[in-house]
Formats: sequence, C-alpha cells, structure tokens
Amino acid sequence: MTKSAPRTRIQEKNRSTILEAGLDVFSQFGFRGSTVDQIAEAAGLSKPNLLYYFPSKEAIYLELLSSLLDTWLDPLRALNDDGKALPEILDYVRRKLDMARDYPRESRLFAGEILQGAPRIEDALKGDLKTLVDEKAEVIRHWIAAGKIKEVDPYHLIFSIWALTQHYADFDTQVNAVLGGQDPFPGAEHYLEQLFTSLLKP
Amino acid sequence: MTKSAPRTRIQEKNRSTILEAGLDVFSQFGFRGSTVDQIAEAAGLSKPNLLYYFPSKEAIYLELLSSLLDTWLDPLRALNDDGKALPEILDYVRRKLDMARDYPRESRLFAGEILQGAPRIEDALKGDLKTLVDEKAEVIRHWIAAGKIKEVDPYHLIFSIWALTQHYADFDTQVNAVLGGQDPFPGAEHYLEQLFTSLLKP
DNA sequence: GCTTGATTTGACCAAGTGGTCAAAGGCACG
DNA sequence: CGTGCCTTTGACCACTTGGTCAAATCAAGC
Repeated sequence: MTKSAPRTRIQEKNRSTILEAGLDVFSQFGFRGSTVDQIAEAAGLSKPNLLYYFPSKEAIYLELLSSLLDTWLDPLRALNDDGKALPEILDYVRRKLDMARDYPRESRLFAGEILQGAPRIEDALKGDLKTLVDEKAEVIRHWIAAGKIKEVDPYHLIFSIWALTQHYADFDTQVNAVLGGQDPFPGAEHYLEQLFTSLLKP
Repeated sequence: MTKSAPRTRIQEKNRSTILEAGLDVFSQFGFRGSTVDQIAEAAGLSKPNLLYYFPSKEAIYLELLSSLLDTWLDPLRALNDDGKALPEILDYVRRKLDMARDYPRESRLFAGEILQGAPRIEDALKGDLKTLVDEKAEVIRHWIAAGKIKEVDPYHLIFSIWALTQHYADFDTQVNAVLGGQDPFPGAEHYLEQLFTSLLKP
C-alpha cells in the first residue's frame, strides 16, 4: 500500500503543505465540516492546484488518518515486558499525555472520526488495533500474575489511559473554560501519576 | 429565555418528534454533517413541514444542546456534602456511567460540540458549568481537609470522572472493536469503582 | 355544510460545494 | 532559443443544501 512517491522537490513540499493544512482544517471542523477551499486557502494554493496533488478531499483525509493511526499507537507499542511493570505503565501514561499536549490536532482528528462511528477505519480498529491491544493486555496479565501490579482488567486499564490523556486534547475547550485558561498539563501529569500508582502499586 | 410554549397537542407532538429525530441525526453526523432532509425523513415529515415548527436547522440543534446541558450536569449537581465522601463520589461515577450507557446519543452530541471548540455553548461553559464545578471542587476540598478522602486535585478528579465515563459512549466504536462486541459496561463499572476507591480511600 | 385558522406540501431559489478542463506559465535541458 | 514536461489557474458544471412561498388540505366550531 505504498503511495506512489512524489518525484520532484516541489511535489514533496506541496503535498506536505497540503497535509499540514488539511490537519489544521479537518481537526477543527471534521470531514463534512471542512471544505476544499478552506484547505486550499490554508495551504496557500488555489483549489484546482490542490486537486492536482490529491485526487479528492477524501484522499487528503484518508492519508492523514492512516499515517496518524500509526503514530498514535507508537507509545502503546513501546509498552514492553522487560521493564519494571509500574514505571513502564506510568511511562506510557506520560507519553500519551505528552502527545495530547504536543499534538492536539491529531488527537482531535482521530476523536472526530471515532465519534462518527469510524466509518473509514473500522477495519484498522478491528484488525491492527485489536491485535495490538490484545497483545499488550497479555503483557499486563503477566505482570498481574507475577504480582508486580494489582489485579485490574487490562482492557479497561488501557481504555482508561486513553480516555484520561486524550481528554485534555479533545475536550480542551471545556477544560480551559473550567480552569479559566490555566495550563492543565502540569496538574494533569501529577494527578495521573497519583491515580495509576494508587490503582496499580501492589 | 422560555421558548414560546406550543399551543396544540399536535404541535407538542411534532416538536418532540423533530427533536428526537434531530438527536438521532446530529449525534451521528454532527451539525455540519447533518442535513435538514435527513432529520425530516427521520421524523417522518416533509422538509417544509419541519421548518414550520422550527425556524432553522440551527434552531433544532441549539434547543437540543441547551436542554442537554442541564440534564447532563444533573448528576454533578446531586453531589452533596451531606453523604459520606467516598460513597458519594462513587455514586456520581455510577450515575455518569449509567448515563453513558443509557443516553449515548446525548453524550456524543455534546462531545461533538466540544470537540469543535464549543462555539455555541462557550458562554455556558465559562458561566454555569464553571460555577458548578468550582462549587463542587470546594465540597471535595472539604472532604480532603476533613481526612475523609485522600488528597487529590478536585478539578482533575472531576475531569477524570467525565473522561472515563463518557469514553464508553463517545468512543463506543473503538471500545467495541477492541472488545469484539462484548458489553463493556459491567467490566467498566467494576473497574471504575476499583480505580476511584484505591485513589481516594484514605 | 361553511368558515376560519392551523397544518402540510410541491415547486422553487440562491448559495455553497466537490470536482473538471482547457489553456496559460514556468522551468530544465538540448 | 526551443521543446517538452511539470505546475498553476480562471471559468465552469452538476449537485447538494438550507430555506421560502403560494397554494392546497385539514379540523373544529358554528
């Protein structure tokens, strides 16, 4: 499924400019809420010019989504049996929280897609994602069996890490409204460490 | 801000049919992604007839949103100082999780609006919502000061309850994909009780 | 059955949208 | 300078969409 590689330097530049602009726009307004004109303007190109690099609005969106899914799961892939259990999990939480802080657009794009029933990535969810989660749930179960962490449902543990970290990116508007604009991340980091430590420390 | 009350029985019935249909459609496709025709069809009315009861698509959406916000915060309003601290909080979590199970459309509609920056309810968030949360954060602080629960940041505690419970409604597609269709709620209820108990029990 | 007001609808419109196309500009290389 | 290819664009099109309107239908009281 490799995309036909862009030949010239200008193609490479324009394609990435468009993807960047698409991420901006799509993450703000969702797929249906975004227009090709908006993306073109954000990219500093004319609409036909944009459509010279991508065949359709949906193609831009799809390319963003699929390249995202990978990046998004990297922190989970890094969860490995070799380290000490609790620090390993806390590291995963921290990495996810960092991503929510540093890549909120990616988080929101993804959230929007899933919120609408993930029509375009259902297969990936039931395939790669499920496989990966199953695998990591097994790792967690081993840690539990070895007495390294308390007994919890591994799946809900993973869900809770996703929910808690992505909340700060996806619902950022709400968080900011309640906190009056104060940066939530330092507090969140400390709170989440406390939460997962007390939940898991044997 | 009371809406001019519907006079006849048929008006009342049609208006609520439309709102129900609007909830169905808007929660699935978001505001921009939904069309008046879709809502009209879901309501079993012709488009002009629908627009006889509501002046515009946005009016339907707004009425849904504002009536939602209230219902949505009821469980938090019920959090009171008089009960025992921990059971009171666990009750709140359970009520919220019940709502995620029983009213997923409402949860998703709300999530979609916030995800897009909450342009239509920013004021309510910074006003009523913030006031309510500030008030309940104070209650939680009292419990902490009285040694009834462990010391945690009250705001992040509330955020975490929102995030964890709504996740099961808003990202239901993802949860189902990973769990292979198995009902997540029994497990979630147990997991969340365990989580908040270990976090808060003094 | 007739009148009056509420309800319903088919036909229509203006604006916005995704996408096309032929022609024009630019650019590297002989 | 010229040629061939890559890039850019203005004009355009078909279709969707939110919303209007005048005319038709219906329902209740007289």
